[in-house]
Amino acid sequence: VVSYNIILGGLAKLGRITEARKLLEEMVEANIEPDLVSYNILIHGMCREGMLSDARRILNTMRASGIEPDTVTYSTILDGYCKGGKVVQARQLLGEMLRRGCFPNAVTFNILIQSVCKEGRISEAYKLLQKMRERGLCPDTITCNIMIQGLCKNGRVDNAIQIMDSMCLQGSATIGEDEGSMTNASLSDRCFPDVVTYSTVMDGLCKEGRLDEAKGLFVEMLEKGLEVDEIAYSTIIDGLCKQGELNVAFKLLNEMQTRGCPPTKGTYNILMQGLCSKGKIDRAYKLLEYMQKKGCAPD
RNA sequence: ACUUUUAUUGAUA
Repeated sequence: VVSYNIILGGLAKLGRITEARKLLEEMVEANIEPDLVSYNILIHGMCREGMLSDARRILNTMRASGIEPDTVTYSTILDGYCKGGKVVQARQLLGEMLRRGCFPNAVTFNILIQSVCKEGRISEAYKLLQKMRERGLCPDTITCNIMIQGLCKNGRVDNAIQIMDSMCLQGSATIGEDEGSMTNASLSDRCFPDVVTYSTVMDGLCKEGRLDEAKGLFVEMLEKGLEVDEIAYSTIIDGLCKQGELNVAFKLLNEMQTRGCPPTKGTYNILMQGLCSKGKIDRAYKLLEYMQKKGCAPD
């Protein structure tokens, strides 16, 4: 099964769902019964392709073959519904999950929290956090990152920074409503800021025109020895471009190359956008040629 | 005991 699952995963990742379905049938014929993981892979692939109702139908297929969907299965479809804005269906599925005695875990909650954050319902997100704790689940770094992004996108960058600071200090998420309720800060959640945390907050700061603070965080991240990736670089580069600090932005581009963090086409797009918005079309052209020379295909 | 396959977070548009 594992061998087949690996291939299934490969197909699913490429969005080749029809082939994945066929492979599943072949497995049955070859007397290798698809297992829980096989179905989860297929469902995930379908969700990524927006085939939500197909994914949903697989649930029944699974049950018919005597395989009970697990938390991963439900979370996968839930995420698909949430990302697709199908709130009603998401609620239904959550109910079904609970009715069947399948417990949500931290990932499930993270999906739900992200969903309400994207709708701008921050207080709802805090309520979910509360529920999460009541169920004995610890918010993890991803939970914090989701909250941080939600706060940033809703004009509450300073609250986001508070969360990040408390992550730094205690290595745990002290996330309760701002009115300092000292929730479970003692628990051994390993919940330190990572590159995503920093990138998210830097982006929030840049979008508010607080470039200097973002720069400060960037330096802090380097000092901490975190592995700065191309998105972190791109984030600050975008901030620099938008504030007209193109030369600094290009300095960072070079730094990326020397640090073994190769710029992607996204990075180049940001810089070309920056050049174009300043009317420097010639330099933008040059950069277009340059990225190709570096083996980066423009889109 | 350990080990292979599945779900959630960040940039440009």
